[in-house]
Amino acid sequence: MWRVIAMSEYTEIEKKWQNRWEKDRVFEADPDPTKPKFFLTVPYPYPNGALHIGHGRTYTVGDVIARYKRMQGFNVLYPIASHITGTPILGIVQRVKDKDEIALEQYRRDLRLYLDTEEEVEAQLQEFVDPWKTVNFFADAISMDFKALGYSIDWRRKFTTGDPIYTQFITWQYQKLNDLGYIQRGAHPLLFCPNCGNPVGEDDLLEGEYAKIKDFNAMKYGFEDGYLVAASLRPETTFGITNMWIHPTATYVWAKVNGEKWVVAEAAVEKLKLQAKEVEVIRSFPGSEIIGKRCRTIHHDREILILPAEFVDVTNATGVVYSVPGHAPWDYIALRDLWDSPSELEKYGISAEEVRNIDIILMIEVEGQGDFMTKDVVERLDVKSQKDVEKLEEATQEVYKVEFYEGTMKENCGQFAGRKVSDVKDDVIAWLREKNRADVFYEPDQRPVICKCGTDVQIAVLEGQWFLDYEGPGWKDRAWDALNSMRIVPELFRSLFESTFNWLAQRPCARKRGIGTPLPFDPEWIIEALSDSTIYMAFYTIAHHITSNELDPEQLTVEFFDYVYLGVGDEKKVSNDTGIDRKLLKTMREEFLHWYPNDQRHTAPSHISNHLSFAIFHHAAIFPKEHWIQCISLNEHVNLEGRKMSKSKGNVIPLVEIPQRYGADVYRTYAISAAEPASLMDFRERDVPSVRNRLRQFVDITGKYSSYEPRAYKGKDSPSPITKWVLSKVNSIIDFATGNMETFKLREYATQVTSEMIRVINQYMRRSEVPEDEHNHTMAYICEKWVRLMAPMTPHLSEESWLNLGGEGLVSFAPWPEADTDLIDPDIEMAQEVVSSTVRDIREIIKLLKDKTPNKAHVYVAPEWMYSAMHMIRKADVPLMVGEIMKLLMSQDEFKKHGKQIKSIVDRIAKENGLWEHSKSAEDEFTVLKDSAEHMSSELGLEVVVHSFENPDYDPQNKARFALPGRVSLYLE
RNA sequence: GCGGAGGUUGCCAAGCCAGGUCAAAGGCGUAGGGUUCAGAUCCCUAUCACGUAGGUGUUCGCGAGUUCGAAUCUCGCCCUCCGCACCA
Repeated sequence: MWRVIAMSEYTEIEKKWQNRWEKDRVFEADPDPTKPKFFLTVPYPYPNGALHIGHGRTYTVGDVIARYKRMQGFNVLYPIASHITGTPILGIVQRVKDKDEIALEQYRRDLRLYLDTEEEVEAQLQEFVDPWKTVNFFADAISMDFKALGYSIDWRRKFTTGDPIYTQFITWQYQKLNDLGYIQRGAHPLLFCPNCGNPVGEDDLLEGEYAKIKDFNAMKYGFEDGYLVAASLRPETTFGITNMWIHPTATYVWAKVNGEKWVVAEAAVEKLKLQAKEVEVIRSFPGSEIIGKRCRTIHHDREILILPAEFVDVTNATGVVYSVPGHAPWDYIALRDLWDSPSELEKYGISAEEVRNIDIILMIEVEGQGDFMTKDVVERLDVKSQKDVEKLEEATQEVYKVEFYEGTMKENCGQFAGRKVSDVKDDVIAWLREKNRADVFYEPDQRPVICKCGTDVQIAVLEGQWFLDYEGPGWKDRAWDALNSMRIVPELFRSLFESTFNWLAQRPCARKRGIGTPLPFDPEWIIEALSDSTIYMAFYTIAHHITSNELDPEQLTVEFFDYVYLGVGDEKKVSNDTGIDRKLLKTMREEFLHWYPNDQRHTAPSHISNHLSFAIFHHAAIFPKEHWIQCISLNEHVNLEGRKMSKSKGNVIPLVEIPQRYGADVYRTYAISAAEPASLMDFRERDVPSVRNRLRQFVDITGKYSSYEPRAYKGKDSPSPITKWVLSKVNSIIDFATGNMETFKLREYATQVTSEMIRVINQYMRRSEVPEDEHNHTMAYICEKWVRLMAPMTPHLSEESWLNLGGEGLVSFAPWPEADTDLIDPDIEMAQEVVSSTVRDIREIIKLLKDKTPNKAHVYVAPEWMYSAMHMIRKADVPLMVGEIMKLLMSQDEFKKHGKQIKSIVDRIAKENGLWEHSKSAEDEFTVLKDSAEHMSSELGLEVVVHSFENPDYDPQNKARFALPGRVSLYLE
């Protein structure tokens, strides 16, 4: 006898199977020549705190794939490790040492999830002054979480990126990259705190945490015996220059910059120094001193006036602005202000006449805009003066957007005339550089940016920075080759890879602090966290051999990895040189060859622009083509109750709580069924019970029929129509669910095997006309398939049900069900559709009849010739227009005699805008309805009589003539 | 700014690529009925509006267009979300 399993028992079932899997080491995957292999990876977690349900989504999807592939007969390797490179772990250590109360409280919250008493929490917290104890604690915690969620991981292969053996591996990798010439050294700009003397990352900032670096063009205009250096984001507008702007009361300097004499704002001096310029201040002076003097344009070396402007911000870039009144609202307004109040000019010894004579130069034209767009916009927005900051910003944005994207350089732009502004910008910069008239000046793209120490953050150019040159010889081509031959699911993410590949250039790969591997050729630098995690999937293939044989890190030489990963070198010599047993070496080489390539890498799309692209590049650089990653699959992040999860806001559900709060299988089902991988999932606690209910029904139903022999009634068993129907449906579901798995439509898979399956089963179970034996054996047949369909998603409950059903071995390794196509019959499925639509129609009429309650429903099936007519239209593929269809049908004698009714069918088709589904023949439709009459009667609570059109023995209101294929006519009395 | 995704009936969310069978799947919520000692679960039914015969009307961000026909294709506009390099 079956029984309802109480919720508390779920936890026990889950524990029981987890223990069994672990005890029997069933997911420890070793090379097996009898099976095809499948090597699946997900990124290793970062153990600096407890993981939450969001992380769980990715690992769960990975596990579902792993389990599905296993049932498909693959030898599946699904490993995991811990990533500890970089600064976050050290950050914890530092904050614990500093007794930072806010941070401590957050760590306590995480610790309480795993420890029972406050004493234990405090004791553990004190241990966190040691980075390794921190790492080990959370790495173990995460392992326990993963086990409690039923992940089918091979734990023997775990490691951390701080392990000496891993460090040896990364050393080898960077040696290889260096040999290839892909590592370079040079200057690179980054956010920098002058007070701390360090580069600053997001975590180090008090304000402006999303600031990026913006490059201004420092443009050198000839002035006296040096240059007046103006900063601009639109260097192409230098052809429209009319004058120069200087702030009259701010302090400027003459300074020697890399050997040249420059005039810039005093405030720019320190920035230039930070940006790796040699700066020596010659003298300071107030801006007013040079106002009224002249400097020279770059493109035609003509003299232009230096004028005063209050809007100049000397704290931004060089503090010198060149004026393009034709295309810059600020400049236009400033010039207009001077025209309007020439008295301002006198104190600088400039005549009003001189300023009035400045001709505004228009050098960009935009089709569909007036000649002087800047003026139009300024007037439309009604900008009154330089003080109208907001309106001027708006005008600047608008003019820039239109001119940059739609504008063309006019004939006064020298060699750039006639080209589109958006195309020409880079060329103008190159031209200026070549003439030694432009340099870069970096600024943050927003202000303020404040370091945690309270200092204003600047941009520094650090010399001697190491980077990976993704534009190195041949590298990108190989990477494109890899991407183009790789499967990306969902495919829509491919374009993100493509744009990343396009902009990927030089990327710093080492920094001076944090945990990690020292650069082999410059050990002061530590390889940073994203750069040491690109080909580590290869490390899984041998990690367990290294640890179980207790190899010394010293033994893992470049020669060793060359042999194991690249097959380079002689086994005997490598063995002699490293002291590693020959047989072991061979085993490792073979195991690598067995598992590689990585068949599928699964993670979140936010990794595309960095980690995943790097992984593709580094594989392309180091490994031969047959060892490149085969497929990347992605799933989006998780929101909680409509909001982004954030530890500081406190709205997170930790992974560790899932098994107790919901149950592992419930969570797994939720994570698969709430959203397709490509879309953001919203975890709403309110929806959890409905998932749990579906699983309970799964357990109840499979439990109820576990003692019957599965059997598919067919042919000479003469099953009832509804049994044929349910067998067809169930096999369709198998087909569909398998297809969904293959195409990574996991939500659709989940819907099929839970909701759709339950609905079908419920419909079947309500049919009392099925003989008991037939019903029980059919249900057993369904359950036996169903348990396996569910197994990747609900492994624990499926193991339990599988055991009850008497299945062979573990369901985790049972063969994935295949659809019995002989049992799939669309006509039978369609026929049942007609039955339910008939029931729906009768219900609707009953509702409309209101007070008059009918007790008998007469159902009339359409005549056979109508079915032939419908088939004919379908086959003919004529345009669905009244005339065309009429012509087609009336050409047949068979239909001519029904002219009037043909017209009404055709009208109907026109009105419906197409054909509709119906049974194959009148005979079929009649039989099915007749067989279901009893069922319909009990559903509707009235007697149902089915008549065929050919022989309607009772039709008082002459309704039969309205019947159409698939749409019976009704008469209720 | 650059690149990408998206706006669907109370909420969540399919459909859109391959236009017609779409008043538009499924879930949640709500209402009615059944099961139940009761409650929960579970099952059935309904859930845009109107309608005493299966019908009609108005919907898929807004506005145009293509088409016999548009949630689906094209163009423009508005809005939301995500990534953007030293951050793991």
